[in-house]
Amino acid sequence: MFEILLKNITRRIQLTSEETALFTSLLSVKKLKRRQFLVQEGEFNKYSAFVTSGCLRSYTVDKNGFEHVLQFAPQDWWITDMASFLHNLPGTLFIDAIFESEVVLIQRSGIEKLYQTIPQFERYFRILAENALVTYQRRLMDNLSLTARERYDHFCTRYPSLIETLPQKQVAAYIGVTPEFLSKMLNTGTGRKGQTETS
Amino acid sequence: MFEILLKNITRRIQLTSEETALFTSLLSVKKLKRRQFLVQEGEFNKYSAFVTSGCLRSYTVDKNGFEHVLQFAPQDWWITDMASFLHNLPGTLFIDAIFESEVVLIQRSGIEKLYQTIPQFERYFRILAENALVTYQRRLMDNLSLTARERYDHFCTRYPSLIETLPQKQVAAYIGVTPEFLSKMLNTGTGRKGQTETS
DNA sequence: TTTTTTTCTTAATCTGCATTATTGGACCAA
DNA sequence: TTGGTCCAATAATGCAGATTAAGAAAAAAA
Repeated sequence: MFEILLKNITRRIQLTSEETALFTSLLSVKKLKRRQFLVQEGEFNKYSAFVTSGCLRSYTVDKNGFEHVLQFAPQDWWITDMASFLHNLPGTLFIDAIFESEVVLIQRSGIEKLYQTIPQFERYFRILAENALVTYQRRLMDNLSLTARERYDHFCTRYPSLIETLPQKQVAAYIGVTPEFLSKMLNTGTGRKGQTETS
Repeated sequence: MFEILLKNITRRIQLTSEETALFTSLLSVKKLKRRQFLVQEGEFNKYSAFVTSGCLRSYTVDKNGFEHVLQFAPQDWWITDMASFLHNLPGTLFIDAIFESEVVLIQRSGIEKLYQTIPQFERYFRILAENALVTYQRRLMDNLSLTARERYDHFCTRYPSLIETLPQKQVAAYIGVTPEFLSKMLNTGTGRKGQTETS
């Protein structure tokens, strides 16, 4: 049932079978259709979600109605509105499924129980947070110092499988350009188009 | 000697006096003059630094020679090149002192020793990483969705004391505009200038 | 299949911010 | 005092990417 998640966890920490049982007792499963929301802006984000199939995204909508993607979460990734989840605040993000997806959910209270009974989980989530932190730092610096094309190329390098499955529009909302400009960029300039002709 | 740091830590976890003694035995102190580097790009960043006075910054220099600030670290903040520190890679950041400063240093090996002997430190650094993560997420979304003026106003709101002590140039390199444009922006438009005339 | 919705493309026009350059002031060391 | 270094202010010119507006193509839904 929870193999993918357990495999992800045991890459960082070891659990006994009792610990595994306690852990899985805190989980639930949810299926999401394309476009279905996990949470919306303003709601309290009570769950952290681990994606077992499909792909989710978190994003904001600015005052002009444009979407800006904070994170894509394909299989084997966690996604949540961290600020809301950690500090019990109204959320600022929308999280929805880009394709039909399945996620494993855990509540804040479940995680706190884990910290108390299986301290190893402090380590697991510390490592996840540190890695995510480094990723966001790099992305921020990329946004400050690179051109749109360079940011696109970095995205292709770092997420080669996403570039093939996601609508271009979503990639544009992640790297911080309009869909129109991304399209033009790919069909004009001296382009590495990242095409994968099944030659 | 290490009061500021210990006070910071005991806001999140409790330590016995033996634990405190072990912890402080892993620390060292370093004074930095204005402009003095803690580490430079390409070096292995062996230390994490906690600022006890003054102010440090981490930044990159792009291919055109422009600086982009990742973080300011005034008193009571940690600063390091996380990617290098965590994964033993050559660093990508410069870290230097903006003013004369004093920092407390701890090595990667020291932190690992802490994790083994005082598991509470897993929690302390998990909490730090989570908070930093949320901060970078918000800043990234600000960069994607706000104008330069809005980013400046946010900076003033979030770091009111920094805005008064830092050279304008450093703020520009943080919010992602040129010093020239920031200057023009503050001396033209319908400006909230955040001035603090000691009225 | 047909219909509907979503996504991609193209192109003309516009603009926020960069670039480049120059000036003057504040601070500091010799 | 002089000279050096850093920083802020101003302004003219340029460009990467936004905006607006269609229409075409592809994918979902019916």
